[in-house]
Amino acid sequence: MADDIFKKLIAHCKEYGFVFPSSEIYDGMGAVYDYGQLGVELKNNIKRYWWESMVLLHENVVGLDSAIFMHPTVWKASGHVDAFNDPLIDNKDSKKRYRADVLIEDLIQKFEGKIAKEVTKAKKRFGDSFDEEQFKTTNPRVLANQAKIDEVHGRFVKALEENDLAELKAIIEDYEIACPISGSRNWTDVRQFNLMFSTEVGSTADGAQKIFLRPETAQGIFVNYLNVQKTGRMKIPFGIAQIGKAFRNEIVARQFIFRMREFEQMEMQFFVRPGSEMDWFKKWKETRMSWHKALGFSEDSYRFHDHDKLAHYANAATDIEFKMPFGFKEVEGIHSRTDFDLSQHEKYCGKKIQYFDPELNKSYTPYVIETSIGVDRMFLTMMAGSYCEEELEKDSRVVLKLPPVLAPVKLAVMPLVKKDGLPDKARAIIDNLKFDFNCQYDEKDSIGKRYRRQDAIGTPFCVTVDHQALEDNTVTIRYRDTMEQERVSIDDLHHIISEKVSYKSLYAKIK
RNA sequence: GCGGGAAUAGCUCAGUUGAUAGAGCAUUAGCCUUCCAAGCUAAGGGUCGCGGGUUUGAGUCCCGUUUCCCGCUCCA
Repeated sequence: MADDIFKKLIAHCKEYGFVFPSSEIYDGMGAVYDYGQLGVELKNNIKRYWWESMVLLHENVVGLDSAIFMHPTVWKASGHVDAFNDPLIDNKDSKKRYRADVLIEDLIQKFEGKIAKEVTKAKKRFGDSFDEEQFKTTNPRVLANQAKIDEVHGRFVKALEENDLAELKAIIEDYEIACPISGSRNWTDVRQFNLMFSTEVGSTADGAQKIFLRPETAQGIFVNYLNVQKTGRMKIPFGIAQIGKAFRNEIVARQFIFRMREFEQMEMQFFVRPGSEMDWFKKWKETRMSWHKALGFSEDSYRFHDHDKLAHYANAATDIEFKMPFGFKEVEGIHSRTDFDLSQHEKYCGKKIQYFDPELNKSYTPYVIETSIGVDRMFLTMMAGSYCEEELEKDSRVVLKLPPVLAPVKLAVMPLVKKDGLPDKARAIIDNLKFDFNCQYDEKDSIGKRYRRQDAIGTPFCVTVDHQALEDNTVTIRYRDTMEQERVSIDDLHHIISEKVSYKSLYAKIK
């Protein structure tokens, strides 16, 4: 049932120009999507809501737009190079996945264990007169095992250096390494699992530099910490906010735009005094949750999910989850990252990255609270939370009950009939409002059909121009969710609409 | 990555034992002039995901491949 709704949502996104599969005319690209004419409006509105609520609302939060390309050492310092660069292999019978390098290291250990056993045995036999070095260089069993170790090790190191995955598999096959669970040697090919996409800068002739596409925007903030703090005369506590693309080469990317290999993040790193991080963690948890709830979806659409298993950099972490058609899913993460990142960069770049706190009269490495939200996931929650199929008395409708602030089109203006000067009147209304609101004009088909079309794309207001408008300058305004209509003066339209689509009224609800 | 299913017009789908590719909705133009879709007329739009094979002939049968969906796996 839920799957059904999700499928319909995906179809709806495509049919009305919210989200298209990437490169569709060439059969598409797995897990890559493009935002269409309405999708880009919704996405921009989401970003604006976030940006303003961070940067305008907090005088101690400033923005940043750092480059996607960064110095390769950044990713060594952050831990991404070591943590996510593994050759993986699957056993086809047990369906278990292993790191090929670990399997081979285990094999070497096995041989070393055999040698150690021989040595222990010999020690017992020869007692004090035992010469370990001499034994190791002459005993045929030890030598045989040592030869195997040398051979495996030599091939292993070379394969790793040359990134030769076929050779890794060959080692596993040659030495008949079996799956500990199934006991079988029925292996898949070895595949490199690189979390990070890489590319090259410079011509290959004079040795190009291998660089990565950033897997998170956070590091752009950390490497600019000193720049912003000094030039902006920022005093702790303060935050740096950034919106930007990030890239992760996920093995399995699925569930529409929920997990993509290219995605957009809205991250804010908040620098605090060591020891105060838990208070700030709590504070931002509340603030971020109220940001979500201000949009008006039901209370039970959201929940926190605290992490038991923490990442290498964190000492506290929680997710804000939204009730999707396929269950509660993470939309935003709030992490207490300690001083891990700044300390690491200090270590790798050799420059002091600290803050002199005049109140304490001492320097320290600030602690960091991070709030990180996926724009695409936020987009999906808005679509999933808004999509409704309603049964009416005589028929049914599909309506996107998007928060009016975020709706791609704010109002549609339509002449009741396309003659008697009504179209001109409608056009004049649009000309007056188009600089403040995204408007659509529609005169095609019956008025009811036009309302349905606007419902399907989430337009909160429809203004209908009838003959009375020509006499007394009034029109009807029809509300998407209730389908109720009011007759109002054309002069009041701007006021009525701006009140309901204002970001400001939402900001007032954020703690 | 493994296993299963699917792919025909913008959308939802039909297409018989293999023989000139269809419907509804949508779109465009016109008629009608109407406050909650589906009135009338006409038009445009598909080398049936892609590549091979079998066949006189393939949307249909076979093989491969790509993409999507479901489950498992993975997810700092």
